[in-house]
Amino acid sequence: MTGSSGNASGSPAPRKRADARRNEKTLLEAAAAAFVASGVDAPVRDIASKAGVGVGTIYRHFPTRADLVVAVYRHQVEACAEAGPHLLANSPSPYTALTRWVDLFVDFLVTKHGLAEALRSDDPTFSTLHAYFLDRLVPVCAGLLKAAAEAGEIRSDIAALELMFGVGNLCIGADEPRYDARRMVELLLTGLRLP
Amino acid sequence: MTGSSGNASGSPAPRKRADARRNEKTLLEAAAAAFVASGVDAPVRDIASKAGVGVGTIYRHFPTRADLVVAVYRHQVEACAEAGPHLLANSPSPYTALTRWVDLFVDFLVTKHGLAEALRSDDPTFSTLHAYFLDRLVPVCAGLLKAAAEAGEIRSDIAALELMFGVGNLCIGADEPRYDARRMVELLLTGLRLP
DNA sequence: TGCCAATCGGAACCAGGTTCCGTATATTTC
DNA sequence: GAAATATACGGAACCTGGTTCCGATTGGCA
Repeated sequence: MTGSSGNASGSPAPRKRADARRNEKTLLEAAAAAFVASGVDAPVRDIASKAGVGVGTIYRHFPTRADLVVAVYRHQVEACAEAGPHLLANSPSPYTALTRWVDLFVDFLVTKHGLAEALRSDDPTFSTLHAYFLDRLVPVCAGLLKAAAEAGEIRSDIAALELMFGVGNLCIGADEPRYDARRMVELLLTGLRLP
Repeated sequence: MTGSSGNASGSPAPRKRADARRNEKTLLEAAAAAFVASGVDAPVRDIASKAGVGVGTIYRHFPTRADLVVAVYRHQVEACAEAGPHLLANSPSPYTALTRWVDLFVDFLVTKHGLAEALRSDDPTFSTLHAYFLDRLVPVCAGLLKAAAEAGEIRSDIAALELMFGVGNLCIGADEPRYDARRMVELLLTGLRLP
């Protein structure tokens, strides 16, 4: 919910020029469409031409591809993060809350062609994407994990970061018809349970 | 064990020129070294220069990168495939055999930088790599899975192909210090058990 | 209206994969 | 042993896609 360009501390907050704001919005829409059509690594030139701008304009607004991806999916990631505490409060058990939350995360990933792959790639282009997801979601996952562990429902030697990596990995290639990422994640979570 | 160039059915089997055979060997060695140093997607030109040949020579011997990768790792994949029946015969239970075999597979993958990623990439360059691994290993895995299921040790609704995909995925990014692929795979296999 | 800084567009550049063909060499033939 | 032929070689050239840079344009303001 940070305002369109707000910046709390008394920084100059120089409102961007009208055409710049317009282009940024157009670009975001074009990128979202391109991501759906060709995955998160749709060619830069394609996105630019779809938005009717030059490639320079993309780089000015979103220096790295990660910035663009984050901008496109920020709302959904925030929603996922906020769902954590809510699920914990409204589920019959912490373990149930954990599985439901992971389901949300998996749903998000499997519907974004190439996102799971990008999250794991060590390509520096994606490092801030990686960082954003981790910063935002690992603490949420950690909370759920801790609650379930304290309730004695799951083993307590698995870190949130590691679980998120594992789940993210299992979501790779989810478009392959003979592979059901959700089922594999279910197996992983079952393996977490204490007898 | 197929002879160096043998070809059972009475095909012409035209022995290659001496320099060609020599280059193929040199190339294989250079590629193996490059894969260790920079992962399975080491630049073609690097491999060529390391081997002291032109890029055309690589493409002549190994039309796609997958061919090169398969050639470099064939022995190890075969060994893994052959270990399946052996483990089944020499382990206390089919489930134990399965976990040991998967350990072997994981060991293989995590020590080859970028191999797990390549196996999942939908890049057509790697399609025959994908096919080779699957053709060779899925049947082995299926045998182990079937034995364990018939012994009532694990659920019987998971296909070998799916399990292999899942395990392969979990091996991605195994060089990240905060991520232990082996542990995640262990969780997955635990989740397979029947109570 | 005119000025200046913000913004834009896209040509140019770089990296890495892939193709192609003139040249070089192993093998066969006489 | 030399010529003829089939093979194989090397690497320049080309293609794709990311990234940079700068002259041209334009919004905001006096």
